[in-house]
Amino acid sequence: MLKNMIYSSQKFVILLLSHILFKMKCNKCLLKSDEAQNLDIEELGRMDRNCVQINFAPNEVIFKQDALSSNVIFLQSGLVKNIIKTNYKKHIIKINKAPSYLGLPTTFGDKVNHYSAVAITDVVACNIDIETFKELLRSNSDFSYSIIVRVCKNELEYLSGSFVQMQKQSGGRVAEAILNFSNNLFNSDSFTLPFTRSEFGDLTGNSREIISRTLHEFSKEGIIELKGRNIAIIDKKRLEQISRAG
DNA sequence: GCATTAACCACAG
DNA sequence: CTGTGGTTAATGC
Repeated sequence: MLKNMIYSSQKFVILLLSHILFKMKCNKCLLKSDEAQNLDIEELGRMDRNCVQINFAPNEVIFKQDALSSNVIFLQSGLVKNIIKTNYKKHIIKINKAPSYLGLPTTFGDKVNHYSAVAITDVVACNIDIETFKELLRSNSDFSYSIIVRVCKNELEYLSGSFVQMQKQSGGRVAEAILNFSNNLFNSDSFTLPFTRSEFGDLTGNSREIISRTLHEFSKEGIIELKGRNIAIIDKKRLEQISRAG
């Protein structure tokens, strides 16, 4: 406990110093990355010198599928969707919430991106030079370890998310998605969908028609309150039941 | 066979 | 962009 306090106050001093000494423009951003807490002043400085901050408007492409992946992106604020396009269909594989790294698997796993990242809301992102990032991964094992943990957690989340979804039928998948929005994305029982019905379909593996119908059914049965893109969960128990039953 | 489910299509608002 | 209704194909009693 005490050790923790000393540790965090040290970190604070380090960040304060780095701000003054190195005039770090993005230490505010680095503060938000748990992984970057493992970097010392010199390393933070290196990161800072090889990092630019970019703003994206909704629907702007942050990186594109099939393009060469050339840098690591840290999502500082906003929501981003990862989209994979197959022959005829579009799938939204994940919604990313800040703070998080975008596309570590696709940056390190292959030369080219296996999916696109598109801004849903206004987005502020840090674009970090990949060579600098690699150097830090090699030289600082605590940092590397924290990144590995991050990537593993993401994979587990993805596996449980997608394979649980696959076994359900449409109503269950929609219910599951709504619960997911509520529990993990917005942390609230009422929220505004940041995308169209069609995209909701792309996210849950349904057609836009099914989404439209299912949402209305839920609304009619008093499970949710639906106003355009606004959803308020009324009967969470029921929703969980539908999700479980598939 | 008959029922259920969901995708695809077409046609409004 | 959404909501609806009809049609069709697949799958399971």
